Amino acid sequence: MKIASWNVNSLNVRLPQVLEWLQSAQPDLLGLQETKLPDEKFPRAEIEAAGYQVIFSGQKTYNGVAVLSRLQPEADDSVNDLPGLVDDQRRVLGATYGGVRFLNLYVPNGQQVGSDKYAYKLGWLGKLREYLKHQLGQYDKLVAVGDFNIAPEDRDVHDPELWRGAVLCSDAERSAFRELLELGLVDTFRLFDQNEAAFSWWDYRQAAFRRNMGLRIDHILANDTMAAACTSSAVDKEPRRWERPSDHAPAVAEFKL
DNA sequence: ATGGTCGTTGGACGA
Repeated sequence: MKIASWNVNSLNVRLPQVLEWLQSAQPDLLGLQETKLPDEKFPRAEIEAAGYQVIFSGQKTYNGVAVLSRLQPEADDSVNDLPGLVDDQRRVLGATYGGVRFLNLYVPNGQQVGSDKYAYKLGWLGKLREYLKHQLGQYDKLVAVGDFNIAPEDRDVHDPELWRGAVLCSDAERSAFRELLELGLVDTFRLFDQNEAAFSWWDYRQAAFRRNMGLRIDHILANDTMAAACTSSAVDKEPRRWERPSDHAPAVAEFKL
């Protein structure tokens, strides 16, 4: 089972790239973030024509998540909110595919340390932790993917001193991420040897991609059973080189079930 | 040099 996560920064703009990547990468499950589309404008027909099932939870202009899948989701256990968090922001989509619980997450960016949005991010991560704890008790096989908007360690940052303490890298955010792992999740990327300076997001400004000035903020987390079945985990930088790219590249992991 | 680019939107704001 090949599982991927990609922040597309507008599916309206990025649909051709997504369809191209589906054809070349052939994932079984793909979580998209920042679709930025209300549900009535979601390009369901185009995705189904490419051979994928799709579920989505969107809103106008901001946020929005979708899951593309080879398999039909199992009935009756899909979710599109964190329990205990009343929120119009569409950032969560969970469903079960072939016995694998799949959670697709768009963690708030946080904007700036100390801002209202930063407080919202930390609160959101607290609710996520509670929910993941519950879900890990409910499912034998669980994978949580998404744009976590957190670079977990200095080696996930092109210039750790420049980013020291800044949003995406602050101690509180990194602690919140570690607390997710301590529930019994593994950052699958770190199960394997990786090149140094391996990132998943590069700012559009300053020719950051060409200079590899990036962060690794998109993650594929797996519970023990799925981590034991994981045979690879990496970032596919290729779509970041294409015309009119997202600022994120897909994270991709394979599982031998 | 305290900006720089995108996307959405039709002036800023979010990332």
